Amino acid sequence: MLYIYDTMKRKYIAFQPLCDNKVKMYVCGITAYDFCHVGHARASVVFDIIYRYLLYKGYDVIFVKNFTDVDDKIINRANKEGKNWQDVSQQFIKEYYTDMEALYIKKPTFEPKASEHIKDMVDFIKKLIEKDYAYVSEGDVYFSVKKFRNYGKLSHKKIEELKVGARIEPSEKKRNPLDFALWKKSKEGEPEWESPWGKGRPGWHIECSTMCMHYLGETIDIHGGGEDLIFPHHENEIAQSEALTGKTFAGYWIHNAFVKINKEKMSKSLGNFFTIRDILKKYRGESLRMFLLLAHYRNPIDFSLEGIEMAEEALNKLYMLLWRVEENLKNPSNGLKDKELEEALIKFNKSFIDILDKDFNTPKAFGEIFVLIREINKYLDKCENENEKPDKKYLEAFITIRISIKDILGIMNESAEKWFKGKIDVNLIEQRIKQREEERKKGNFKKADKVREELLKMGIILEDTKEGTRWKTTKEQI
RNA sequence: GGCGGCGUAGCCAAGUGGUAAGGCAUGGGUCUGCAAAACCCUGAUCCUCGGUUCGAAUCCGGGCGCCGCCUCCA
Repeated sequence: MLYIYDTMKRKYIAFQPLCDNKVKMYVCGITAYDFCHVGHARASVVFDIIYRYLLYKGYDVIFVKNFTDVDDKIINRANKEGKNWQDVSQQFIKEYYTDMEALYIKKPTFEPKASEHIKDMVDFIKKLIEKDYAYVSEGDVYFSVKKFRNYGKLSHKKIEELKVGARIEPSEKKRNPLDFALWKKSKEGEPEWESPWGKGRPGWHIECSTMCMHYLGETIDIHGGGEDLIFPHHENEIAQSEALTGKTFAGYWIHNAFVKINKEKMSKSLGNFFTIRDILKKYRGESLRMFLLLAHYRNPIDFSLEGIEMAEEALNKLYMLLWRVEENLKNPSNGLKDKELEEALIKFNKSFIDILDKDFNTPKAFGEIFVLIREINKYLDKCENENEKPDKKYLEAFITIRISIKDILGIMNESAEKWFKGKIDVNLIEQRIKQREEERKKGNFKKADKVREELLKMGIILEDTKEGTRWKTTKEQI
């Protein structure tokens, strides 16, 4: 049974979709005005895991993740660079896909853009005005917060206390400082669309409600995003949506914690961010993904390069075993039986799912994976020491587990060979290894060592095993 | 001011009432021609003070430190 921590109820709730095994999930995506940073990577990876896990559990998931492509920041950047806003948003949506691919993010079912749903938003706003939840003011349209009785139920804020905060910009156009714009009258040089209230463009919050309902209906199962969206974005989404339909907007609210850097939130405005692209220059996408999954999604992560390196080392350990297993499976046989390993495999299969069922506890799941890996390595050591063949049923059991890890966690996506060797000239290296082998047979260890050193300088590490010499690259090479 | 979170070995990080998973790093060992890999061993009483309890890292209360949201933000 899957338990999810719900932001609104502030506790773990057994997950039960509205309609038998169909799950409708909406996650707020990015505003396409710049390269994504590690914080965006986290949100993407977190909801990717949730999506993958729900699929693994057999749910029929419709997953919608939007692009905000009409927005002040996009317009500003476009103006600055003398482009039009579509150029900017299109470019960064493209960059986004490059990053997501590197992180092994599974494509959502739908990825709508706000600009493609303006008409739906206008209709949405019209109805809110008809229902007297919204009002027109000098070409703008605002949502009247005090008309929505449950305002604040997600973030547990009280309207009266919000006013004390005094950071809300007062506007003469608003009746109440908390009211938020559904529609903004356009200014010079801004994108604009026709509406009953004059030319303008939608406010930010309305796009998500509109697209969410368009693709998923009035009530969905899961709505998610980064912690910083709880207030006001998601609070406003609830207000608009429930004002319109009178129905519950979402059953479960899931929010991921931030990536921090030197204990501070990583963010564009603070300027303390690493883009995904920065990381990808030196590390592999899978290492960044691993780094993010080694902490629980509701706990903040302190970002550091050392952290990525640690994650990459951990990943190497997984791939080393995969390599070993793949090599052994080239000559499958009915070999040595081992009761302890058998038990470890059974135990793993049960606990892996139990752990993920408790609010997607990926770090704990990895703990369990490493325990299993040790057991298999121990078994393979034993086979080697006793000159026995490993039994293929254990090896195949691991391959099956590996597929689950790959499908659910998006880790161990490559073959071990590819992971360790990358794009290197294989022939040249294997020639040198042969030469070294001959020297070793003659007992010319000095010459043999010279080859090893030489290759090491090229970024190649040699490893002698019972089956012969194998090689991999140093991390600098990849 | 309101709401919320965090503080666990050198570093990262699970655990949320029954006596501390896992990863990385260090040191020692087994294996190896030497290595690498792998395996074994090595290490914390959980910020602090007090309370509840047979029993708390885990619950309650008081401190200290750090962070987030209340403004655009994943």
